[in-house]
Amino acid sequence: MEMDQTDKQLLHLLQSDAKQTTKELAVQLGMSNTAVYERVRKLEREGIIKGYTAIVDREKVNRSFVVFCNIRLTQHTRENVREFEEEVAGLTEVQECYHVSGDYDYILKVHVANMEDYRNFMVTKLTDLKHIGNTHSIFMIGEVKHSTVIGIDRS
Amino acid sequence: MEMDQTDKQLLHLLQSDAKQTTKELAVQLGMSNTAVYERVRKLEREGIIKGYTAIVDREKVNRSFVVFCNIRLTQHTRENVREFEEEVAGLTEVQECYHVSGDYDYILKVHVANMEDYRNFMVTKLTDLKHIGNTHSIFMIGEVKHSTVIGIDRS
DNA sequence: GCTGAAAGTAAGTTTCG
DNA sequence: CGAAACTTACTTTCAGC
Repeated sequence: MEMDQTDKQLLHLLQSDAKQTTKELAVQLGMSNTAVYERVRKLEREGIIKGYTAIVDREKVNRSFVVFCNIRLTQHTRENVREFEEEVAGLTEVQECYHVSGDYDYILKVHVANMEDYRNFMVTKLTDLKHIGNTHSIFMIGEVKHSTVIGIDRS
Repeated sequence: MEMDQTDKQLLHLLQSDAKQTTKELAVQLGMSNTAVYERVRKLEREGIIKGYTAIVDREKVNRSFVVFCNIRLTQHTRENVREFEEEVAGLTEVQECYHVSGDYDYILKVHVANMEDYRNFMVTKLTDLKHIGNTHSIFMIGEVKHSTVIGIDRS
């Protein structure tokens, strides 16, 4: 799809605050209500906007203990990979999971309340997964930046 | 703040789809319109819900090349840390930045279009930052899970 | 693809049980 | 906490450019 500068601005605005009304967006973009409305619809229809979500304060819901858990599999057969990925996706503590290059195969971003819960997660859930070889945990000391906005200048 | 089971369910629903009407939420929770309305307001007022955002498809806006960039600082004086964190927060390619334990001081999650853009980012932006010692890039091969929902069972 | 106006619908407030 | 009536505001459609 062809996205012009207005679409990019619109995406930026909606990523910053999705609860803005069409009218508010229209003022900021210097267009009419309807024009903006149709552009938003198009972005949704084409799947460029995949959905809308509420941003929850991790501290306030007691999930501020964040760990990057690096995992190596024992063997990389197609079946092992499939099984591992399926199981890991089902764990609620695992916020994100990426297949990566380098020393380890996967990086998991795990959100729990505290070290005790992380220990429980490791002992009762992670080690239950099949095909797990080595793991290496990196603990988050502080969050410097976590943007909900993907920069979309130059296409 | 005291959050009961209903609040947690409500947060889950709003994280899954923030565009649901109060009425739709009320049906799913088995309560009245007003009750849900006031709970949402309370969650917003208390900052448990920090805001609402549109979820943009990275592939479709040409930002599917994701790299975890590990960074070590040369010296960890208070001033160096402050300067580094301030500068890195200003880079649009840096989606997330965490201060972490382990071999490296920081993990950056960088979103660009392709390897060429990543090279440009490294050469023209990252190495311009002060106090940077060593860096180590881990490339994302595949995204297994990226949840917008923080699991909030047991408080 | 844009504008402006009109019709339809939902949000938000208030009052009462 | 829930129901109903009410006010306001936004969404969605349409004719016309």
